[in-house]
This record gives sequence, C-alpha cells and structure tokens, in this order.
Amino acid sequence: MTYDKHRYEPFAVAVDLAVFTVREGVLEVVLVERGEEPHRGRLALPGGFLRPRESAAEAARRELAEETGVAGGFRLEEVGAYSEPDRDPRMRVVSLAHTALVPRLPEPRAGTDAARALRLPYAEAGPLAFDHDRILADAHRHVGALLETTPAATAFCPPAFTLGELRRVYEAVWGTALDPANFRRKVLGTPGFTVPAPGPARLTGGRGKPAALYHAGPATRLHPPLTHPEGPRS
Amino acid sequence: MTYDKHRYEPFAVAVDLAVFTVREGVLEVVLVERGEEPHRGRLALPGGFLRPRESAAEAARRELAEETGVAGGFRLEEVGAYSEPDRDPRMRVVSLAHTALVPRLPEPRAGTDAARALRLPYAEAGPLAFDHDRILADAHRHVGALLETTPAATAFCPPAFTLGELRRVYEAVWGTALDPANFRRKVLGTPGFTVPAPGPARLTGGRGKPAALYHAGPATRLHPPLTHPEGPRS
DNA sequence: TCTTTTATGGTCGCTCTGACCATAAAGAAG
DNA sequence: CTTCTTTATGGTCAGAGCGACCATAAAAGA
Repeated sequence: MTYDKHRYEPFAVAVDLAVFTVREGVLEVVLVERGEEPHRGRLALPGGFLRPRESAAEAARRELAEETGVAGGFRLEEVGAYSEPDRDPRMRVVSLAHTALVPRLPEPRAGTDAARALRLPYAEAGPLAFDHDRILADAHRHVGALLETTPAATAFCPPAFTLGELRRVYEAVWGTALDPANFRRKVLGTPGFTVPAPGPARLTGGRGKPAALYHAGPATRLHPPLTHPEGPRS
Repeated sequence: MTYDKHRYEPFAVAVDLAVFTVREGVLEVVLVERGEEPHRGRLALPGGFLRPRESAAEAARRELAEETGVAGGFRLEEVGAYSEPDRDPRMRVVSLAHTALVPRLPEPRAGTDAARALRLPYAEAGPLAFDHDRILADAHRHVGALLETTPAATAFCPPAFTLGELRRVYEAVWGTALDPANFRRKVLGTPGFTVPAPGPARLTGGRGKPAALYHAGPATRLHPPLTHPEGPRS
C-alpha cells in the first residue's frame, strides 16, 4: 500500500443499479432511456456518479429515488466492480454495481427524473448501453444465489405475504417451477425465515383457497439453504 | 445514468489484497508494514492504486507481484468495494478489495518491494491500518463461502495434492475439524472436483500411510456444495 | 516389535428431499 | 345449485445424503 502520488490518476466513480421486482410472477427490471450521448436513446441501468462525501450505498439510494421514484426501504446488495479502462468511451469510469430488491414499484411520476424510467421483464431487457448487459446478468445471478442462502426473497414481497407469493418470487428469479407443498415444508422448516402473521387469511388473487399470511422472520441466513434445482452439470 | 459533468468529482481508486495461504494446517495472510504516514509502521494489506489503463484485476496481479513476489498463477476473487468518504485521511479513496488464494508463498526476497512483506497466521493478524481489519474479515468470510460452492480449495494446493492436504485447507479456513472419511466421500462424490493423478502415492509428511494424489478437476461449481458444519443459530 | 499416525473403505441410522396423493376452500362456469 | 378450476395445505413414501462411527492398511518412530 505505497500511496505513491506519482502512480495514481483520478477516476470517476459511479454506481449502477439493477432494480428487480416481481409482478404477476414475472421478474422485471427497471431501465432508463439515455438522454445524451453516448448511446443516446438506448436503454441503460439507472445510476450515477458518487458525490464528494457519499458512500456507494448512499449514492445508490439517492440515484434510485431520483431516477425511479423508489424511495422506501428496500434491500440493496453489492454485485461487483467494473473497472475495464474502456467501458465508457468518454472517460475512465469505475462502476460499483448494486442490485435493489423492491416489493412493488410505484408507477413513475411524470415531471420527475423518473419519468423516463420503465419496467421491463428481465427476459426482454434487450441490448443495453455500455457493459450494462453484463452487469445485469451478473446481478441476476447474484440475486439467484441470494435467494438460496438468505431470506432476500421476502424483500420482493409486501410486509405481509402468502407462501404462494413467496414461492412465485423464487420461480420468477430462478425460472423454474417449484412444488408448492415441498416449498412450504422447506420454508416453514427453516427457522427465522418467516413468522406467522396475526389476522385472517387472504385471497391470493381471487382464485383458490385463502392463504395464511406471514411476515419476514429475523433470520439473516437460511439454514439449511433452499437449493436451486439446477441439476449437476455432469 | 445521467453522466452530468457538474455532479461528479475525481476519486483515487485502489485495490487492496487479502492474500491467503495454508501452511502446516494454518491459514496465513500476507501483510506489509507501511513505510509512510499515515499509519507509518503499522501493518496493512498489500495494495495500490490503479494505473490509468489498468483494470482492477490487472492492478491486483501487478501489486501482488511487486509487493509480495507472488507472480505465478493464483486464484483472484473480488470481495467488495469500500467507499466510505473518510476511510483514508489524506484523500478520497475507493478501494476494490480482492482476495488471492496461493498454494505456497516463496519467501520474500530482500532488496525488492516484497522485502517488507510478511506472513502471519490469520488469527494473529492484529489491528491493521485504515479499515483493513474489516476488509480482511470480509475476505475471510468470502473465502469460507467460496470453499462451499466452488473448488477454490484446490487453489491453495500444489498441482498434485492428497485429499488430506485438501481437507486441511478446509479445516484451516473454516476453523473446524472434519472427519477424514466423510470428507473423502464428499469430495470424490462431487463430479469434477478432483481427478486422480497418475503415478504412485505420496507421503503426506513422513507419517502415516502414503496417500493417493489428485489434480484439480474441471468443475467450476460444486454440486452438491460442501456444507460448512456451522449449526443453525437458533 | 509395538505404538502412533494417516489413509481408506465400510456400515448404520437419521434427516432431508423430491415425487406424489388427498383434502379444503375459494371463485367461475353451467 | 352443481360442477369445475384453482390454490392452499397436509400427508406419505422411497431414495439420497450425511454424520458418527468402526475397521484395516501402510508408513514412521520408539
């Protein structure tokens, strides 16, 4: 750690955000349309530069509020750093990628920076500006892994949720169908994952038997983990 | 991603390295003694600033060679980004922490930058400069998780190794004793983790029955993972 | 020769899991 | 109202995986 002043150069440091949500069983991501060159008019991840006395997490929450209108509490996770010299054609930018898991997005309000923000199903998030395709894929993989070992799935749900809603989060992120009965057994058998909510059951969407409500539990790690049913690649 | 030129400021971007190795069943980490203020004389993680056209991974490998003499192929993993505004008292530095898993460290050669590098058991890595205690702890946790789901443990071993050597890597990183027979069953039952090496068996250290040699296999993920025997925190 | 140490193979019982089946309770269709 | 569809929820059952062992083999050291 020789902080030799002759050997460093200033960089711009930015945060990029992969904001995920699950609606109607579909994993969606928030994108913005770029208003300036380069890549004017193309879709990109929301994000922006760190201010002089901001940490990356603070910048991520500020940019998220500014560009998409998502302000409340949500789960923010580090994904990685992207530092290739030519990832931005204008200057040297090191980007700290984060992912945000939000329960439900308010519709973008016109007249704000969020006006150009839109949600798109993850599968249809076409070619993005810069290296954002790679960042988005890394973020998706990261979220998939988070669901295995942490209760992060509850971050996609409202404060009170049914096990069916929670299961649809897993199915949307992993892209696989899960057996409802087995999923229930796993979740209820993992201490601290969920706690029963008081009050009556709730209809999931008008159809089917009303389901019991749960809240997120105190656990920060899942023991045992919910294993992603991806067969061993022999 | 509004790259508004009025809203960003330049930062210094550095890499910090948690270099781990396992010797005699003990997890060791490489530290350097700082030669200048602040924290002159205190121990710190090796690291340094990114050069103008370097990626973080390139800078990490260069600094590792310069400061510790570790040059050969080793496994390098991202740990996280540290961006709190006051983590360095001189200026705004964003540090990209990495961890390197090396099989065996050559002794630091006098006369090079590596002369002041030293290895210390992880448990004895005392208070470090800056926020390097936190970075080191995060890196250790990261490596522990890597051992569960990836064949990263082989990166601590020479090209040909015995299952006993591989097991001692897990024991050193996790700080727990593992049953040799069960460990063997798990490793050999995980496809692609290890492949038998041709040639005769080898003595582990002079004592005991000679052990068969193995090479690292082609797998990049372990299915199923080797679960860390940390009981559920009820 | 005997003890110690390490590698390696096997057994046994318990737990977890996936694949089911069955029932309950709601709306929708007739 | 009756029947069908949909979802929730509870249960069973066989197989895989795993932890806790035990036993044997093969080396060095006493």
